[in-house]
Amino acid sequence: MLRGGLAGYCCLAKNANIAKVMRDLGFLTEVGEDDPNAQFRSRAYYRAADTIASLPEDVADIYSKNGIKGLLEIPSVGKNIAAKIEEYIKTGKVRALEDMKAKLPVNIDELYGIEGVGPKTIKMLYDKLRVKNLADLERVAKEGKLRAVPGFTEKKEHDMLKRIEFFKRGKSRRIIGEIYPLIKQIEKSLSQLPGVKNAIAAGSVRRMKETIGDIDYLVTASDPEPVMEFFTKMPEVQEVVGKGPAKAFVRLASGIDADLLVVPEESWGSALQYFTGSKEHSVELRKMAISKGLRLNEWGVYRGERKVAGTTEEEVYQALGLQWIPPEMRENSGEIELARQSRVPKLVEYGTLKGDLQVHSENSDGTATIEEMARGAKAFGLDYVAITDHTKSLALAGGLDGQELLQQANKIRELNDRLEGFRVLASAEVNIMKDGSLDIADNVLDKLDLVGAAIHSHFNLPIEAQTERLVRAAKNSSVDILFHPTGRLINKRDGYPVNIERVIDVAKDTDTVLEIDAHYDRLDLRDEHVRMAIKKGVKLVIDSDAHHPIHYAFLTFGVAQARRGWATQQDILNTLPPERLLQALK
DNA sequence: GCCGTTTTCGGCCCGACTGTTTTCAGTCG
Ligand SMILES: Nc1nc2c(ncn2[C@H]2C[C@H](O)[C@@H](COP(=O)(O)OP(=O)(O)OP(=O)(O)O)O2)c(=O)[nH]1
Ligand SMILES: [Mg+2]
Ligand SMILES: [Mg+2]
Ligand SMILES: [Zn+2]
Repeated sequence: MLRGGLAGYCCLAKNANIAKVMRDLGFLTEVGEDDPNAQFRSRAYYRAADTIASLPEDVADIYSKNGIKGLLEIPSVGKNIAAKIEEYIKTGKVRALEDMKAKLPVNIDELYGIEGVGPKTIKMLYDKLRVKNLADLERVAKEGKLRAVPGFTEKKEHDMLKRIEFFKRGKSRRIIGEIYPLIKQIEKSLSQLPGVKNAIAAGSVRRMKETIGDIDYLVTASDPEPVMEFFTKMPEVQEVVGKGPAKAFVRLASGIDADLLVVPEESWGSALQYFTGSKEHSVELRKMAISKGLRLNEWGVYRGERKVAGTTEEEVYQALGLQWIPPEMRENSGEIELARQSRVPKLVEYGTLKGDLQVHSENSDGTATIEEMARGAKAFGLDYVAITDHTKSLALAGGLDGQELLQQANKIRELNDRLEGFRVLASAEVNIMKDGSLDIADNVLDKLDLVGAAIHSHFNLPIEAQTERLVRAAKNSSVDILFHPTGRLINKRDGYPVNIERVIDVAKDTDTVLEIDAHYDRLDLRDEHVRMAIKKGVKLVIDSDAHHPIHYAFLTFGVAQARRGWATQQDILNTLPPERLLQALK
């Protein structure tokens, strides 16, 4: 067997790279062939790409453990695709793809990234003008050569230049927390319009993804026209991209796109299902509908011409023989099968957290006193917080030494005497050193109510060393919780390399709790790690990482992340009252 | 190319918006 695993194989066979190969195959199959079946073969590659991109396990690992047979167990991967994956893992290339690329040598990501430019356009542009990339396209548009291409006009040529500019500004997906206030503000304006019954941000916002590509508003109203009027003329709108009787598309001044769908009340459920997605989840539902002799779209569930459901989402799912599924689970990653068996887990609810176990004060890098943080938490509806200031080796953050931590613990006890119906726990965010040891002595940590530990330095150790560093911290009997275990900052830096599966296993063996840091820049653990952890029976906590009382609002995003990882209330220890929480820790 | 509680062959989600389409193709949600 392939012991020694990947040693001899190409280092680039990461899931993301394999998915990219599949997408390129999908694109070139669609473009390059006249075969009427080409679009379906193309879609097969795209489906495989999506599956692989969101697979928690490494495809290269699967291959090294179980070979082709292992690959075939991946949904949407059959003999042909498995062989191509094998070839890519072994050689770093896929011959068939190289051949296709030679025939249409274009930068797919660049050209496809431009709105309104799809496969047909890219092929046409290459055939007529030898356009290979963005720079070529910009040049021919500026030179006025584009208008000569069939299907193009002077106006389209002009639009193209605008779209190229927009693409070049390169707006990545937005972090949900950063635009949440804007999302909610527009949602409220829409809901207050006369004649509007419901207004909600659907799409990836309703699924509470950590980043969102655009904002998708669904509104029910008997007369869509005034809603469309308002939406396209809001002060936030920079440009109207499209507008029809049911849908409108705008670009907001903040650089993000917003879509609007307006439907009558009797289509609320089906439209909400459609517009919440995910696409993959919806396609699966629509296939189920077909197999039951039904048709599902945003307007309802139909048997022939007759509408049989659509007023509520529950009704839509029921018509398909399914239990209702929480939006956060709708990613086509096993939730539909559970719903068919009426086994959808009861996810941890928003607003059920009783405490927050990562809270900073001005004594390290926070901006409020311990008492202000405590009163803020109480006002937010919490019953307890752990004050987790940084420790001495994190000098930049004003970390405390052992002596100072003990003094702080004493002050916290005095404060608790003054606080009614609220408890502050003495704790710390202890810095994990390069070798996995802690920068505070055990005899100090023993006097705290609980201890969190985290990595804040040496991010570029090799994966084995980084993993062992966290493992050593988890094995330390003083450490109750590992904070932000992967260290990632969304859209800023990847986490340090770490074998999260091993960390999860060790957490299980040592009764160490893992954190979901709810700060919207972190959301760490991320959704799929949450799912892995709870599957193994590891307990989690959801913390705000607050540095000011207003930051308790971040907890919502942490709960969302837990729900996206299918966590129930039993999995989340800070849904417990403080005494029971402390008993549950090691 | 993938896949099978009606199929190992014959299907593959389905509709809105744009443009110049005169009855639909391309792109996107
Ligand atoms: N049935 C069907 N629904 C789709 C398709 N594409 C998009 N949708 C639905 C599901 C999506 O969640 C919803 C909004 O589309 P978006 O492109 O905005 O995707 P979404 O919001 O999920 O992700 P995003 O963060 O915006 O990239 O529209 C499709 O091809 N078929
Ligand atoms: Mg969206
Ligand atoms: Mg959208
Ligand atoms: Zn930290």
